[in-house]
Amino acid sequence: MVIDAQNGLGAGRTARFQTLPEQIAENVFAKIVSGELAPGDRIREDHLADEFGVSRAPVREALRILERDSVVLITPNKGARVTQLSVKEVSDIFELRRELMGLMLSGLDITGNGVLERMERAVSEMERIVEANEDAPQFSEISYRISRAILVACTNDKLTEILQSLSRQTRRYTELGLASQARRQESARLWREMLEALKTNRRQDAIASAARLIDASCREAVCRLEEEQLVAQAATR
Amino acid sequence: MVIDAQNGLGAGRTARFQTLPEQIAENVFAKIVSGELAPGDRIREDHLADEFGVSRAPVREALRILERDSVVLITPNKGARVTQLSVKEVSDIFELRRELMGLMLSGLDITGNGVLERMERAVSEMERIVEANEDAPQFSEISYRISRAILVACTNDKLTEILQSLSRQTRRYTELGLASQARRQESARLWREMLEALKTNRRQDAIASAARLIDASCREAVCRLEEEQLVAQAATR
DNA sequence: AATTTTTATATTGTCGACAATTAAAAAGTT
DNA sequence: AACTTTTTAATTGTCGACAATATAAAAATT
Repeated sequence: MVIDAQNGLGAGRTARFQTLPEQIAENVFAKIVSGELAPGDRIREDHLADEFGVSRAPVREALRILERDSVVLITPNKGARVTQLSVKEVSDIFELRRELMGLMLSGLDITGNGVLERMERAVSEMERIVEANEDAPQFSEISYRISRAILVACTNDKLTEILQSLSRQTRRYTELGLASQARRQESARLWREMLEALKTNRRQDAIASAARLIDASCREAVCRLEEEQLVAQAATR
Repeated sequence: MVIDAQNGLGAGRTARFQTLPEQIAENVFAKIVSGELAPGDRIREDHLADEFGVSRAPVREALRILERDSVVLITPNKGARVTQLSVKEVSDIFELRRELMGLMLSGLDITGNGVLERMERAVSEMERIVEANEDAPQFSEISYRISRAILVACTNDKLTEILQSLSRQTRRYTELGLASQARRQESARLWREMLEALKTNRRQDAIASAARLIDASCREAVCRLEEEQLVAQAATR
């Protein structure tokens, strides 16, 4: 049995060389991001085991991997649930990302490692997508690619790790978050602004652009969360 | 079988209500902090299983818990090792702590929750210990108690979580780190400085004191790490 | 009828055994 | 003798079965 996906949990290993628990974790993560598994949903070990045609042992390890990123919450003797974040928690995560992003940018190493070139290509691609008004999934993908391109130049590995983890914790709400054309245009504009600032070594400007980018993303995520809560409320009533 | 320790991995649960894997994780963590298990040491599942009189299943879960805090590194099919940090990595972790501590202090809620009072008691106790020139273990303990006292007032739970995790990742090198009387005096002085700044609502001063506190701790940790590396080098030769 | 107690069911936790993989040792080859 | 290949041993990974615990349903009590 071989599952395929690369969301960063297996850290750069291709499906063929990922362990079974990593593959399962990726797969469950994908279900959470896509909404197939909603926040608060219970995750039963034997169900996953049946689904993937394995025993519960690797499934348990997969759940531990997801717990590490706060994607699921495991309660002893009660099992795992998809993590349910409050508006406060989402805001807190984005606040941290904003601050840490600033820290990362101020220490960023962009000399002779091709980072600016790779970013230029990615941002251009994003501008092309926005221009052509293509569908949202593509946009999310390119958005993450730019993020990854910067993180390569981060000089503090622990910081990289934390930023990636925080990003995953709210991916549920950012994945198709750039819904409106206006939002996508703004996003592309801010990425471009940030890139140009980096090129001309205006770090503070780059940091400001990044902060605006993250704040916009935060507002969008909070909106989606509140929508979701309304729907959940209506269903319970 | 009941093991006893409370290092924050089991998040406030007393030994009686900790799960078996949590108890094992605490115990192994204690061994790492004490130096009984050194960085790079391999950890064999069956050895731990024998030692605690359990099967490998709960041991594996314990290792996953420790991996979440980067205390051990699990490599697929090869097993777990005590995480070995480079000087760069230790510096990176402390740099993050310094920045995040600043962020925490700027948002700290110290109104009518008894935090300042609890800190005052803890800092006074520290000053007493320094005065009496008591032994180091007591000092480490009180030091962590002050940290915990502040964290209660942190308004961003995710930030609290990250700060605690980062602290544990270098505990190996900070535990008996306040060795010299001079260092302990300086530490007590800086904590006092920070507390007084908080009392009179001079946030920037509090942040500056915290930064100096962390930087001093970092220098000490790096020293200990370098000592350790020299010893390891000598042993290999 | 409402509340508690008991029983039954569902689900996670732990175990011992075996399979898969890696590391070490032995045998073979140039 | 140095290098490859094969065999052996050690260790982790997965499995199915059972134990412990929590949830749900039924029975008993007030």
